[in-house]
Amino acid sequence: MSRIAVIDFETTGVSPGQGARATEVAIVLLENGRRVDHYQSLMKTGAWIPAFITQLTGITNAMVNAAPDAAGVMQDAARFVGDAPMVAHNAAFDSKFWQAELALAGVAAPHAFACTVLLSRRLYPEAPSHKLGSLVDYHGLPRTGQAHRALADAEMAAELLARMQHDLRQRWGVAEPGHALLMALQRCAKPQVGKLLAQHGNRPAVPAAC
DNA sequence: TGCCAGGCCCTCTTTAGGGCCTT
Repeated sequence: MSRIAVIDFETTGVSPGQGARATEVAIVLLENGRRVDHYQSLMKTGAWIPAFITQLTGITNAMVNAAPDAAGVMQDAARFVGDAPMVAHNAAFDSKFWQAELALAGVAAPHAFACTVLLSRRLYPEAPSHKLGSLVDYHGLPRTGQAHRALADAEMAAELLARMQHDLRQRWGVAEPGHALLMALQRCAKPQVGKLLAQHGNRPAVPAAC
């Protein structure tokens, strides 16, 4: 059984090291590429949400002030994820907030993150943009909910991940495009992507990335 | 005083600079 947790945070800024806090978290759980469950919650941290963030996300100070405390939300989120490996769009961003918010909640965060931005750059170098919304449009994937809200963005990232796994099977013959392969692929130097996929698949054809 | 992310990746590069991507 291949389980992957796709996560997205909305936050008050770009860096927890500069005092930014999460305002909302959403996680979509995939099993063998199929969505089986999800978790979503706003969270109260006491941090002020700048006006431009409210304009971007629609999340207001009143909304988070009425939400559950962040520590409890993060403890629930960690229980929901369990030991599943994780994926995010620009994982460098979400993994920092995952670690920072879990640390404040007193929960360990040992999860490995794969990144759909890095994977997309390797699998679809011809894409005009690697922004989440642009990739969703590029692949003709469904848009659900309000963009820049955590659940809608996590659902789009999950759709994108499922599309990547489908393409790895169909185009390159990779039987098990699981999290371990995704981690290897995102770390692979671009000129070596074709060789890596040929090693894991049954089709020697050079992928678009090479 | 004023400013404040940071890792990845491309190129007019590698003794560097700047765009992308996330909020």
